[in-house]
Amino acid sequence: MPGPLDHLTIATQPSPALSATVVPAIRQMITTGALPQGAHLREAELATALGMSRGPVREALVELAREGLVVLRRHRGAQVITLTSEDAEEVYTLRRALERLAVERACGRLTAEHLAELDAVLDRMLRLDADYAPEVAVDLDLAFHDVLVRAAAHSRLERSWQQTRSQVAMFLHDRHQARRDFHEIAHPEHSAIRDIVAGGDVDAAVAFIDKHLVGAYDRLRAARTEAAATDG
Amino acid sequence: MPGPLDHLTIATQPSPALSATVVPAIRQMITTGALPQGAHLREAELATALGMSRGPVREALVELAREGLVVLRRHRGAQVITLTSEDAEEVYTLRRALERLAVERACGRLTAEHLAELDAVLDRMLRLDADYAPEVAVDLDLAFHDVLVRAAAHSRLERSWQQTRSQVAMFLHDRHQARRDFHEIAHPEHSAIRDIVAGGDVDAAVAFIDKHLVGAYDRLRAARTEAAATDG
DNA sequence: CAAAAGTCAAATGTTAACAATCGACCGGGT
DNA sequence: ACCCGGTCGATTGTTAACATTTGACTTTTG
Repeated sequence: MPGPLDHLTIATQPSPALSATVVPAIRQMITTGALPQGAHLREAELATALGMSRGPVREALVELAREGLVVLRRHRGAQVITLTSEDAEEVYTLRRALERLAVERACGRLTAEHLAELDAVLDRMLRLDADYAPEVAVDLDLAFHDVLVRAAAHSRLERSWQQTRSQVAMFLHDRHQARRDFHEIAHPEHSAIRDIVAGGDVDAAVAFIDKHLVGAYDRLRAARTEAAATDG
Repeated sequence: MPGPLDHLTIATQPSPALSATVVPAIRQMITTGALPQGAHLREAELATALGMSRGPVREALVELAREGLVVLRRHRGAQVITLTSEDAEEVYTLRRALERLAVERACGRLTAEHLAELDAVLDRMLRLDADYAPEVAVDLDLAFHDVLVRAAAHSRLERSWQQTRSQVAMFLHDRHQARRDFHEIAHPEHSAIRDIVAGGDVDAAVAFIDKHLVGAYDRLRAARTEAAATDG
């Protein structure tokens, strides 16, 4: 039965938030580069900095290790991962496998709400000008693919995507700092994906997302080799 | 330089094993049905039973939740997952996506050692007689696919597989208790996979593993509906 | 002077006690 | 008789102290 209090059912914090509040915080520090690759994370240090005990911090580090953002070594603590070219290859091939499944399922399940969300992201991409911040580009890019995965209505796929997502964010951040052409490429590419998935042709959609991700990987590799040449 | 102590480099426990010793223990209790679906797992209870404190047990439960074997609810503890037909659909579609990638990569990377491992598993399948124990069938089936995934040489894929692997084990256990035809089907099916992957034809291998998994899912579904009919 | 053994501080793994929260039971009111 | 509110026990979330291990520094010895 509908009542006058329905509109604040979501406003109430469903869970006051356990110690997992720190996971997003540390995750962002890593993906944005605030914590450089290879940085050593000490439990006690983080605990005092965040105003809590080592227990929750410890759990957070385990979670981040699950996402591949840090590596845990027995009695040696956590260290921000140092991403190699092989890591890029692994992340993007796995991502391809996951998103193929996502798009395959999304084709028949895309609701009007999902379409509206995709269009909202596309609109923000269209309005992006040349001096965008790398973080915004990463957020928009991932937000679009988040909707596709959510539209697949597959809880396990969603969890697997969340795990690779963070590493994709790290690569994207580096890539957009090296070459700033997101405002030129992003909208047309993702707009095409939207149209094909909305059309419902599964084979075409899978083929196109495949092409999109291969292209994204190529651009990432180009940016990395370029950066390596200027650095070294 | 070779010395007289080389032979016990492996004998020394690389890590005395942290609290993660308990993860395999609880995992097996769940996959074999010793802990029934829906069972409530209390931290203190497990801790005393395993002769340790709640800390390690807590971490183990987080890990098992990651693998989808238990569900954690805030202030309500852990509960063994109750697998529905939708869960089966999710697990097998995700598994298909992962193993397609695995086989795709394994085709060009299969070493002689990998082939020997596959043949060893196949040999054990061939020798299996009609009154096999369900656990043996599950172990053999998963062991074969483990080799394929390992041959893909993709650490992130391997981790994703390890996570879905446990849930596959639960389904397989149920399936082999309901219908005991593993000794008839297992060897020919897996032997064909071995030959195709060894041959190196990527497209054929992907198509075949796809067919294999669809067939496995169909057999699982048949066993489940059958069991539901006799139960209800 | 170099290499190996011994020592030590720092950081993590583990434990036990404290605090907060949820579900169940129980009583009173309509 | 049903429903609503309060209290209580049980269980998890969190904290702080203790034990163990690692890597580096120091010392010793050839």
